[in-house]
Amino acid sequence: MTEAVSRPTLEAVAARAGVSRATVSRVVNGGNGVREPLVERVRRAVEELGYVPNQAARSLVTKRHDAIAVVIAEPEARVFADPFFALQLRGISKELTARDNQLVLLLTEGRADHARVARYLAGGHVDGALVFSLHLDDPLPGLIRTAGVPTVFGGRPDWSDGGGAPGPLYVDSDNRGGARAAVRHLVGLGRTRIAHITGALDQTSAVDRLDGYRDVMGDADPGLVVESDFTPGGGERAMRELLDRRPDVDALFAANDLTALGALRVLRERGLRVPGDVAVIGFDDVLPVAEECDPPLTTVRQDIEEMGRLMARLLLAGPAGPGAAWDRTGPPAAGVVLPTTLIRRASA
Amino acid sequence: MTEAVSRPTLEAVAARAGVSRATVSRVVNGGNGVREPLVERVRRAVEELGYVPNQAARSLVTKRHDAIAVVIAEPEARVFADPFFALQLRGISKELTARDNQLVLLLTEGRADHARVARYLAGGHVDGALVFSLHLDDPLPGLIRTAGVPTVFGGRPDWSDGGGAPGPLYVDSDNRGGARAAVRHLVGLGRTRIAHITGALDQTSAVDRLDGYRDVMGDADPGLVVESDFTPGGGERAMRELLDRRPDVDALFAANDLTALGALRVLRERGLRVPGDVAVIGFDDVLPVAEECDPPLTTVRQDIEEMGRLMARLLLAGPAGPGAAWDRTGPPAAGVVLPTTLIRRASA
DNA sequence: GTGAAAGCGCTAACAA
DNA sequence: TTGTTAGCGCTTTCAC
Repeated sequence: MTEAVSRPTLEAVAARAGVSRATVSRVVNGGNGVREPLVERVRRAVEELGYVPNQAARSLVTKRHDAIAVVIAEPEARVFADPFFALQLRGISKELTARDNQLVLLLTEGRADHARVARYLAGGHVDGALVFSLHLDDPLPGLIRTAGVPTVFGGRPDWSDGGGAPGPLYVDSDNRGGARAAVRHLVGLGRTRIAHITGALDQTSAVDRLDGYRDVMGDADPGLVVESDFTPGGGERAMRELLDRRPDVDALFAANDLTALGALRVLRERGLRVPGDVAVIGFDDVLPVAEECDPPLTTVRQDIEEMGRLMARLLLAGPAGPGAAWDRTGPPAAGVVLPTTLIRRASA
Repeated sequence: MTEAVSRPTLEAVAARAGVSRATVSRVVNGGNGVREPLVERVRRAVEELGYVPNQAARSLVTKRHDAIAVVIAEPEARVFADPFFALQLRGISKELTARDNQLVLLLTEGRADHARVARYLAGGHVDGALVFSLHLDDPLPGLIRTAGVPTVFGGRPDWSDGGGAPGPLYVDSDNRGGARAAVRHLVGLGRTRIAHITGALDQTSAVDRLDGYRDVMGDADPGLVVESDFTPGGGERAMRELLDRRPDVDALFAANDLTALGALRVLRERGLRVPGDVAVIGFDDVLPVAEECDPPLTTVRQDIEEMGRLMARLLLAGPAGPGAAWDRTGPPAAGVVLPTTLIRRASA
C-alpha cells in the first residue's frame, strides 16, 4: 500500500553505513575526499534504503535550486496553435535534464499575470529564467531586471541594441539573413513582383524579417508589403488585401509558415496556381505545417530545438556555478544568433 | 545593480514590525488569529522590505511544495507536432496558477527517462503528478504507483477496468461516444462504405474510437478498417492502402485530425472529391489543423483545455489538503469522462 | 579522511 | 491573541 511515511534521511543512511551524516553527504554529492571502501558502504546503504536527498533541505543551505523557470508570455491563443514553442521547450528540457535541473513552466495570459511572474522570479525560487515571446511594449523585461534573476531571452529583445549597458543574453535565429535568402531565391526564379506579408511588428523577429526583405527589395512598391500577425487567419486577410491591391503579384515571402498556409488557401480559392502563378516561401519549417500543406512549402528553416538547448546551456554556463558570473559582472552580454537554411519544396 | 544579497527573512520583518517571527508567519499565511492593527503593521513591514517567503524553508517543515509535476511521456516526435498537449498544458497551468501551485514539466524521450522520472516523483519533490500519453506496455504507471505520489492520468489508462482494486484517477473524453456520433453522421449522409483509419492501438483513445466505429458499423467489411498511428504520414499510407483495397469507399472516419489531413492529401492526389466522392470526419478539432485544411474538416471536438483544467482540479482536491485523502484510502477511484461534440464543416 | 556541531528560514506546538 | 522554542534534513566549517 506504499505508506506515505517519511522517507529515509541522511541520518538513517549514516546509521546503516556506520558513518557520520557528513560522510554520507559527501558521498551523495560526488564522494570527493572519501576513501573508497567507505564510499562503497555508503552507496550500498543509500541503495538499500532507497534514499533520495530532500531538495528543500538542501536548497535551504546551498541557496541553489537546480531549477529554472521558463516564462512564455503570449497573451494570444497563438502560442499553442504554433508548434514553435513546443519545440523550444523540448530542446530546453533535454539540456536541463542532462544537467539535473528541473523545468518550472510559467505561462502568462496577459498583463494580469506579469506581477505574479515577477514575484515568483524575485522570490528566488529558481536559479534562472528563460523568457520567450516579448513584445515591444512588454513590461516583463523590466520587472525581470529588477528581480535580478539570471535570464536568457528567446529571440532578440527590442532594447538589445541600446546604449552602453551590457545587453541582455539572448538566442535568436538569423531572421534577417534568412529573409534575404528567401527573397533572393524568389528573385533567382525570375520573379519581379515579390510581396511580403509581415508578422506581428511588435516582435523583433517580424521586424528583422521585414528588414531582410527590404535589403533585397529596397526599391520595390511599398504596396507589396502587408502587415499581419503570424496567424493563418491573418495570412488570409493579408493575401486578399494584397491581391486586391496588386493582382499581378508573382511571388510571396510570408513571415512564417502559418501565414503562408493562410495565403495558400486564398490563392487556391482565387484559382491561382502555386508556384505557377505565385511562388510562396514561408519561415520556420514547422512540421507538419510546412510539409503537409498543398503544395509542400518551401521555407526558411531555423533549428528551433537547438535554440532551446542553447538557451539552457547559456543560462547554466556561469563560470563559478550558476549565478556567480552574473552577480559580479552583470549578464555576460550579447546574443547568439543561429543560422537559417532555405528548404526547397514545391511552392517556390 | 540589484545585489544578489540575501533576501529579508521572517526575522527581519518581525524586527521591523516589532513582533515575533510567529506572528509574521501567521500574517503571511492568511493572518488568522492576529489582531487587525498588528496585521496591518506586519503587512507594511513585508511591503517595505520586499519580503518573499523562502519556499525551501517552508517546504522543509510543512512537507508540502505547492508544486505538481506534469509528465509527458511520448517517445515519438508526435508530441510536438500535435497542439493537443499544448492545449492541455494551458488548461493545467491556468488551474494551478489559480491555486498558487507551480508546474514542473517532465518530458520523457523513451524508456531511458522513465527511471529518472520515477526517481524524481519518488523523491517527494512535488505534491502530485499529472501523467499523459500512456501506452499499453508503459512501465511508468507501475513506477508511479510504487512512488506513491497522488496522480491523475490524462486519458484512460488501459488497466483501469481491472479487477476489484480502486481504479486510478483519470480524465478522458468520450472517445467511443464521439466516434459513434461521427460514424452515425456519415450514415445519415447516406454513406454505406464507411472506412476507419485507426490511431495507435496501443493507446486507449485509439481503441475506444475504433470500438465506437464498430458499435455502429459492426457488420461492415473488416477491410474498411486500417491501422495507423495518429500522424499525417500514417494517414497517407493508410489511405493509400484503403483505396487500393476498397476503391469504392465513400466515407472516412479518421482517428484524429492529423490523420485526416494525410488522408485528404491522398484523396486529392487521386482526384477524389471531398465530400463529393468521399466524406471525411476527423477527431480532436485541433486548430489550425481542422479549420485550415482543405476542405475545412468536419470533426469531433473535445474540450482539451478543460480536460487539463479538470485534471489539476482533481489532483488538488484532496479533502484534508493535498495528499491526505490519498494516503489513507488510496486514489478516490475512477475517472471523469468529458462529452464530445460533432463540429460540422465542409468535409462531411 | 572523518566526525561533531552550527545553522539555513520557516512552521507548529506549547506557554504565557 | 501573542511569544518562545524546538526542530524539518541538509551542508559546511572546524577540529580531530
